[in-house]
Amino acid sequence: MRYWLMKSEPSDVSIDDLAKLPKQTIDWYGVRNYQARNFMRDLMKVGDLAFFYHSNCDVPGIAGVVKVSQLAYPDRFQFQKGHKYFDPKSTPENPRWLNVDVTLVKKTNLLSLKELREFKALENMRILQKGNRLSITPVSEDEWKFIEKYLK
DNA sequence: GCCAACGTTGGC
DNA sequence: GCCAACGTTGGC
Repeated sequence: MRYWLMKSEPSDVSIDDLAKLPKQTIDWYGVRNYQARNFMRDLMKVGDLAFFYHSNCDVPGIAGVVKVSQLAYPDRFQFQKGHKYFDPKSTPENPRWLNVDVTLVKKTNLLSLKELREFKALENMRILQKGNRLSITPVSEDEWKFIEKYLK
């Protein structure tokens, strides 16, 4: 199994929003980057764990843990004309965008980006590299275990 | 709201 | 296939 970090803007879907959903499960819609899509399509398996990361907000950081609960399938918004995530070049026969489902494992204390940057052990973490914008990134087992110690 | 760092698009 | 122009991301 693999470990991941998945970014979500809390103004769109926060960890609390996820916790309120019926099965505490959501389709990870809206990914429109090929690298991130390929991670979902090619590498994510049911049972993989991911940090749920709040981005583009007052205090960005890790807000919880989720697990992959459904393999990648076509993103529901790519065919909806007028929708923010509509893609005219995608067809049902050959869908361009996919998403997995994730289910809440636990909400945690917020481990901020600022705090993450202070750990020497995490200096090579993908999310902390300059210019990183990818919304889904792999997390190494070492990084995962290190960070978990600081999540309550 | 600014803007650096990327990713994508499209003319050539 | 190059690369300028444009659009997006996301911390600050």
